[in-house]
Amino acid sequence: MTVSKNRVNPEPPSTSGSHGRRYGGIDSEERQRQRHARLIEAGLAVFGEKGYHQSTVRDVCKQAQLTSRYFYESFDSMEALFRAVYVDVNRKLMQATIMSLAACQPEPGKLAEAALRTFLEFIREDPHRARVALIDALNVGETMNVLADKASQDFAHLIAGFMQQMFPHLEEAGLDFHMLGNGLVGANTRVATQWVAERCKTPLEDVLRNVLTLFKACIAYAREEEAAWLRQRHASAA
Amino acid sequence: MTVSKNRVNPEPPSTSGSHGRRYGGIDSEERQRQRHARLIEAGLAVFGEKGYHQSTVRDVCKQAQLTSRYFYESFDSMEALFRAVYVDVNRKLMQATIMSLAACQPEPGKLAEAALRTFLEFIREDPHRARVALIDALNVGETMNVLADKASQDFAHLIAGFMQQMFPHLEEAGLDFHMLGNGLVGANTRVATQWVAERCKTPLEDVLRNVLTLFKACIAYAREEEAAWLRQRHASAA
DNA sequence: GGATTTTGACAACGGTCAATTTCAAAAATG
DNA sequence: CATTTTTGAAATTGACCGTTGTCAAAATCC
Repeated sequence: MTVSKNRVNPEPPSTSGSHGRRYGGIDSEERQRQRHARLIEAGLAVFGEKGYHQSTVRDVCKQAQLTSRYFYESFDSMEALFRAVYVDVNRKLMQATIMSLAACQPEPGKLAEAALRTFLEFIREDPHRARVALIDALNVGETMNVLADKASQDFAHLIAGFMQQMFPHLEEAGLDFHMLGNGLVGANTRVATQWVAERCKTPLEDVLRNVLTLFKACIAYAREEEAAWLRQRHASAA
Repeated sequence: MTVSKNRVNPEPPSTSGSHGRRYGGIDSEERQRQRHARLIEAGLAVFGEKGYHQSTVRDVCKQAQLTSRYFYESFDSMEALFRAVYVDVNRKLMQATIMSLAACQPEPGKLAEAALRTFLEFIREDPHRARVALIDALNVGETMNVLADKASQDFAHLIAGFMQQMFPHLEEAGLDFHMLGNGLVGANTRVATQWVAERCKTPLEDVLRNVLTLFKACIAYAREEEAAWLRQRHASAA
């Protein structure tokens, strides 16, 4: 367990340049990378279907059409594979989110809508992602837990930053934007989870309208409270 | 697996009346019930500490100071024990909630505050409850999943009912109160989970203020939208 | 006090799975 | 064609766990 095995071909004995022998017209390292990718893909499918704790190395290998040797060539353990699957899902979501935010008017409401729509489309495109990232990730292991925690905390922090900028005085009134952001993230993930559980039967736009309502409600409420705070300061200054 | 084993003493051979022999001044059935209760208590401790999938029958038995024989006397499997632990936690929360709601002014804001405070106190009293009911329960098995789903759906339904009564026209505007209720439940559970993860370091009243803010924001927003809907109907009628 | 039930500790069986190794066939190289 | 690398499949090893069974000691009953 102390030795990292995620490397193949300790060293080719003699031939300089490229390592390993070409096979099927494909370089050794490229084949290795393909196997790695296939295992991650298979992991998403298997974990997303049966759940992490019901999945075995054999299952993943069967799905990937590889033998266990190649599993351990790429991953130290099942948990390592799950982590890889998770960060892959997260990376893809991040990319899609950035793309959609970039092509969006820089207005808070529009940005939130774009991000949420991207998220919903992302999990509808492959509901396995939802199970992996929103359900199983919390129950795999300690190191995975801190990963997942950090990911959603980052999201909450993003929301908190926006609110802090919009309502700079509200935190003095006992509101914790980070906690509120966390709550919004939780609301969103739960609605999404339920949506997937119902196999995305209700139209995406309907789901979007409702989760967006929560965000808009928060912002409207915060705006009101901020105004009240300013009025009170004015009054006490007079 | 087809035979239910949750019964002891198939029949005492002869002695009429009470089954089994008294031991330590305690009736046989009473001893059985005590062991059952101790296993549930131990299950909460073990599951809450290591998580369901890291817990073994031996762990639970050690915690309960009982031997595996008595485990299978009361439960068919580990999953059965988990279910029992879960319903026990749920039952206690329900009782506490009802108690606090009964001793509360029947005003929506006050009721929500009372229920949420009870919930936070409940999990602070024993954070193991949070892990069991909010995290592990989703990842134990299919039958457990439907149980947990139903429990939180009931909560969402309760909230939805309140909103439906307060804003009877809003659902025609494309809002789904059940989905919104689900979102609020998700927000609450996430904040609570994070709170437990930080070992309940931030004061309960601070957490309560923030989760309550989400509820109040929703209500204020809904009130506003309902008013807008009524104005519009008035205008179109004129 | 003797018979009987209950209890606790632990051995044992069977099964599953992770992780490694072996072996032969297939494919490429020179 | 002979050699070497790569691959696929299966065998092996070792550990853990659920579950049942054994056995002796303790507690109770008559």
